Amino acid sequence: MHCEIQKMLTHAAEDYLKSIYKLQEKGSKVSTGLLAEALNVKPASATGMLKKLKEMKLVCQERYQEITLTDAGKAIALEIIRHHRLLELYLFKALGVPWESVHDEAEKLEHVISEDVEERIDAILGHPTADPHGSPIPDKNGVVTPTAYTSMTTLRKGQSCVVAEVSDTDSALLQYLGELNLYPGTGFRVLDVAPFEGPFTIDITGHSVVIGREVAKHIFVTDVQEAE
Amino acid sequence: MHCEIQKMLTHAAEDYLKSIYKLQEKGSKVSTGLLAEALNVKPASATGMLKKLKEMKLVCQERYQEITLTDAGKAIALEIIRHHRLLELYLFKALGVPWESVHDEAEKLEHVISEDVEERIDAILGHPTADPHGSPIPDKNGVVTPTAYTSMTTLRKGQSCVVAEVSDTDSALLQYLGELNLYPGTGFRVLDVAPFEGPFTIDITGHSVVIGREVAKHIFVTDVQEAE
DNA sequence: GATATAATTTAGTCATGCCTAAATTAATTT
DNA sequence: AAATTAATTTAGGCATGACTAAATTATATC
Repeated sequence: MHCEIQKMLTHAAEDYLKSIYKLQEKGSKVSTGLLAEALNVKPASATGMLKKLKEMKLVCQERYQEITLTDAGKAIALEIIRHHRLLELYLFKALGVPWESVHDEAEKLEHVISEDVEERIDAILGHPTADPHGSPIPDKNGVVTPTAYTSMTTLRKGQSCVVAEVSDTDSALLQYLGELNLYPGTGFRVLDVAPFEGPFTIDITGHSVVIGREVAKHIFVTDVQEAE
Repeated sequence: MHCEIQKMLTHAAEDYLKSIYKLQEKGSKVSTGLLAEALNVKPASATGMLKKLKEMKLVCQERYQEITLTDAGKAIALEIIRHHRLLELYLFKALGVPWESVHDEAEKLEHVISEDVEERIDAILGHPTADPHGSPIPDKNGVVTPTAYTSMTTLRKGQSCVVAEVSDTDSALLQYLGELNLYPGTGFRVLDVAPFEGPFTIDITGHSVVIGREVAKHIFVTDVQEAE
């Protein structure tokens, strides 16, 4: 799928497409400035790359207006994201790389892995649908099945739930969550919510832990059940 | 080991160091032209990169004279080669990538893999000493233990031996050797050598196969035994 | 509606790493 | 020793992808 096009794309171009997709997915109106910030690049540099991506018909943007992906651009973005998330899971499960490191490792590998190796990894992992942080893995045809979840910050005293996804941007945070065993799939119960936007006290497999609101914002949960 | 230096090296620079090492290992007097040919680059381009590598004290070369690696340059070359060969073996054994493809895949991955992932791969493979083609894998300290072998072309009628190494440059040849089961470790016996530099007829696990001289040049054997 | 502020784009620079063409140096012939 | 040939280096160019500074356009405020 679009291999002919993708083969000639530079790593930088792939990163731009991926970033546009992820910002779009997050619900943001993608602007040059926002994209530049996400890529740690100055806006002027983003303008330059966007010009090329527009010429390649991978991106649409009216002057000074919102940035969107064409179907071809979206297909490539999804392919890169698929590479990334499969690699993250593979590094985590097959090589035992700590989950706070898998993102950075996958970031380098995703541009370099062949479709053949990707398919082998996919098969070995049993065609998984989520990466170690709970983000959905697009299938070979670029179809994403998003998981339904709620922010942990919406939980109330007594409710129990299962971790669905955690944000994967801050590796120190991930390390912390890993120490608390707050991996996707782990269940916990809210013992208390302190007043005035205060921290959560939760019970994870018998241990009582206090989680600040800033951390809770990065945790998304599913299967929310009222206290029995 | 030299991570500080290597981290700032470009992929191209790493490839140059690796190529110089491999040519040197092969016994060639490394010249600009030879190096350029090995890297599929014009001699003038090699001159430019060599200038930079000399400034970085990774390479020594008097004007118009032979090219050699400094200790620092050699250490980096060996590290890249270690990455490459460990990756080849991992791709072959863990992911089932056909052996004629592992070289090209590893070529892309070797510049991108972290030391941490490398060590995990090394451990999972049980600290192996040779890649799928039989080339020795340098250890973490850059120590290479070369395997002693003879060219298959030196064999005579009646001798038996074990494949030690095959050249990994031609993927079509590798595919052919794979079909014949001529992997390192496989034993065979010479049934006949045709006169006038003719082909070899050999017995591999009960099958009789004819191998041309051009192919035999790329096969290296060990444990040569006379007929009993 | 004029103006201040924010966002975006243009223009010009720089570093890589390749290229070709021309100049230089080394090695071989005669 | 002179001339030819081969190898190497210099010089100048091109594409990529980043940057800064200045110009432009859009938006918000008065």
